Amino acid sequence: MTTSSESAAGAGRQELIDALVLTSFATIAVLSRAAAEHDLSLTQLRVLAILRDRRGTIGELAGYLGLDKTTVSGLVGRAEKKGLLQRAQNPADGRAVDVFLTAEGARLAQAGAAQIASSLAPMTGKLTTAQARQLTTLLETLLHEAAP
Amino acid sequence: MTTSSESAAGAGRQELIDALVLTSFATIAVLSRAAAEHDLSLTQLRVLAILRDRRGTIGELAGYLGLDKTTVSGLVGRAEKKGLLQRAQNPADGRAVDVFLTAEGARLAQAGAAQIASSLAPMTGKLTTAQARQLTTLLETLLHEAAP
DNA sequence: TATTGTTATACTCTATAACTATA
DNA sequence: TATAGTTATAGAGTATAACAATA
Repeated sequence: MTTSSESAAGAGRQELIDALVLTSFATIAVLSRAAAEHDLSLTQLRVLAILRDRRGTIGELAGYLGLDKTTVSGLVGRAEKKGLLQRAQNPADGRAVDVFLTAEGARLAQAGAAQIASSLAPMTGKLTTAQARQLTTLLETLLHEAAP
Repeated sequence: MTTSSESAAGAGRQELIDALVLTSFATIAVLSRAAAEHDLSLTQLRVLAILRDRRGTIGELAGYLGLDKTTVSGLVGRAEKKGLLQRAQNPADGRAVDVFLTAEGARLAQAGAAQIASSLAPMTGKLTTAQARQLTTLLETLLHEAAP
C-alpha cells in the first residue's frame, strides 16, 4: 500500500491504523469475555453501562449504541425478561418508553465495570503512569472532533 | 470507583480504560461500516484480511480469530458460496482443509483495506506525524507481552 | 403527517453436541 | 485414542418492512 515516496502527511499512518485496529480487536475481545463471565453479551453490557447514570428512551439508546430502534427493542426485551431493567411510559410523550435499571441491573453494571477494569489491567499495566497519561491524551484527541 | 487516595500505580488508569474502550468501539463501528460498504460483515472482512498474505487451515483461522472451528466452518462456507475463497485438501494432513482467497476475494480484501484506511482518516488525521508515531508506539507496547 | 415503538421476518454470527474421516 | 472438520441445532444480534399509537 505505502510507497517509498509517500507524503510527509501520510508518514506512519498505515502503522498507526494497524496498531489501532489490532488494539481495538484485542480490547473488544477482552470486554466480550468480561461480559460473558456475567452471562451477558457485550451489547447487553453496553446497555447496562449507558443506563448506569441516566434513564433513556428506546430511541436515545439506539442513538448511543448506533443501532436500529428495532434492535434495541429486542435487546431491552431480553434484558427485561432477565430482570435487569424495566420499561415505563414516558410522562412527557405518550409514544416514548423510558428504560431504567433494576437493582439487579445496577448491581450487574457495577460488577461489569469492575470486571472490565481488572480484565484490561494486564494491558494497561504495561505502561508507566506517564505513558498512561500520554496515551489517554492521544486517544481523546482521536475521539473528539477537530475544532471547526 | 477511584478514590482521592488511590495509589500512584493506579493513577489515571480509569481514564485510560475509558478512552481505550470508547476508541475501540468507535474504531470497530468504523470498520463495520467499511465492511458493509462492500457487503461484508466485519468478521468476513477479517477472514479476507488474514488470508491476504497466507493460506491457512480452518483450525488456524479459528485461532487467529479467537472463534470456534464450527463458527469458522460456517464463515468459510458462506464466503465460499460468494466466490471469495476456496477450500482445498491439505497435502500434508488428510484431515485438514486449506483455505485461500480467489481473485475476487483478493480484490475485495484490497478494496477493504483501502476503505478502512480512508474511513479511519478522519480520526487518524487529527494527529500530527509526531503524535501518530507516539501513539503507534504506545499501542504496540499495550499489545505486546511484557518482556519475561 | 411525522414520530416512537413493537412485531414479523430473515439472515449472520456464535457455540455445543454428535458425527465422519484421518492420524 | 486424538485431532480436523462438518452438520444439526439453538439462541443472540442485526436490519427491513409493516403496523399501531401518539404528537
